[in-house]
Amino acid sequence: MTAPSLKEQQQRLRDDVILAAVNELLARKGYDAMTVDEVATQVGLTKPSLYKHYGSKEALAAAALIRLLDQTLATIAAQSPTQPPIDRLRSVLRWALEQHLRSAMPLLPATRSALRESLLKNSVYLERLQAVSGTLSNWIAEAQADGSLSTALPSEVMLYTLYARTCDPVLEFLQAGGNFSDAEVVDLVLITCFDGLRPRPAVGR
Amino acid sequence: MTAPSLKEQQQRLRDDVILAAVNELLARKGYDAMTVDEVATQVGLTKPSLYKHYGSKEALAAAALIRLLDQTLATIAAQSPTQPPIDRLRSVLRWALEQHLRSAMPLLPATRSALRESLLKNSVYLERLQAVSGTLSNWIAEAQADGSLSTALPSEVMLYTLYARTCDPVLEFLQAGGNFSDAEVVDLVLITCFDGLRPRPAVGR
DNA sequence: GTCTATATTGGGATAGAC
DNA sequence: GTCTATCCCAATATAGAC
Repeated sequence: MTAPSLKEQQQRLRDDVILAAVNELLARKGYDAMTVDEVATQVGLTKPSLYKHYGSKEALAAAALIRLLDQTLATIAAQSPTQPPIDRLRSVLRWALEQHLRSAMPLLPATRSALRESLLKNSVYLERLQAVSGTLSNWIAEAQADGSLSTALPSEVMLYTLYARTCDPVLEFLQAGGNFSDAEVVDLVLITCFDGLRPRPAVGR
Repeated sequence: MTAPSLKEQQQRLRDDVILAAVNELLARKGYDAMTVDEVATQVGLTKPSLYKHYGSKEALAAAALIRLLDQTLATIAAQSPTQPPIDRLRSVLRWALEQHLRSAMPLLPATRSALRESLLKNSVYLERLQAVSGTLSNWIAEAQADGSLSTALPSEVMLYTLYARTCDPVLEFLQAGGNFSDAEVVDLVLITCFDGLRPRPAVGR
């Protein structure tokens, strides 16, 4: 294992810039409306150059989504194991919501789309997704065991709910409304997610 | 006001079949992936015939969304005023979730899209949307006043949260998972919306 | 008011020069 | 490894016959 060469570092940097642009366009416009020309222009390349590196538009999107899953795994790994599991879950969701507000969280593909089909055949994507889901599921089980998450809801429902909140349109609605700062928007959505809309009795006991 | 003629009734029926098909395709594939040819084929017409009735793909989608808002208004009107406001809100959301599971609830247009721009210029659409939002906002205020909804969250957040739940991908996730019936899926999402993921003390007092 | 046939364009993908 | 130029198809939209 020698140190990465300059060329390798340059390639990694270039790929990161490309995939960040793809991520942003996926978040802002969705897969169908995003064009490869836009991506190329945004990173200062031309379309054929992109196609040399990524064989297709689908491959480009898949690479961007895998990068996002890797960032998610890094955020997960950064959580202190001494923290209560509910706080770890909240921190990761908070990070995801912040990404969303920065237009860095692509919306999930629609029920039936060519992209979804190709992702389901992408073993790298599936493996990373499984890694995220596995850890979060463990944390959910821990939080249910220590009483900080409801045991009335199946953990499957909780996991999917956390995923769904990361692409919650409420974030855009509140941001567009202009009555709240980004930080307030994140806090409000976290509250709706964990506490719901019904009132809760005062904390303590 | 004479009774509607046969021809008028036929036209209304035809329009309803067309817009129901549009609605389903919007829900399943989204606006960009939906083609006018698909719509025409599904209702047994050809593309030019559709274009005679609706001048453009955008107009077709707008008509379908207005129809959905009208159905929503009908559902709202069907709620008994003697019911507590929280129950009225829950009933309307339940109806919307059922529509979603039947592929009759189009996903909201992405942040920036041609469809969104045209909808914001469509006065009929905006008027209907305002009618729905106005009534729901009143109910939210009533529910906050009678203590059945939290006063910690701005009512704006509650309204947007209800809208967002109608296109919540959790529904598809749970339906695809196969562990729950459609009715159970609806109930679970209603619980996550109103009660959140954290445990609640036993009811009563 | 529905059809067949066609115009037109946007955008994914590629050939081939440098 | 990046470019210019091009292919090609899918899909919106329309012309015009019946």
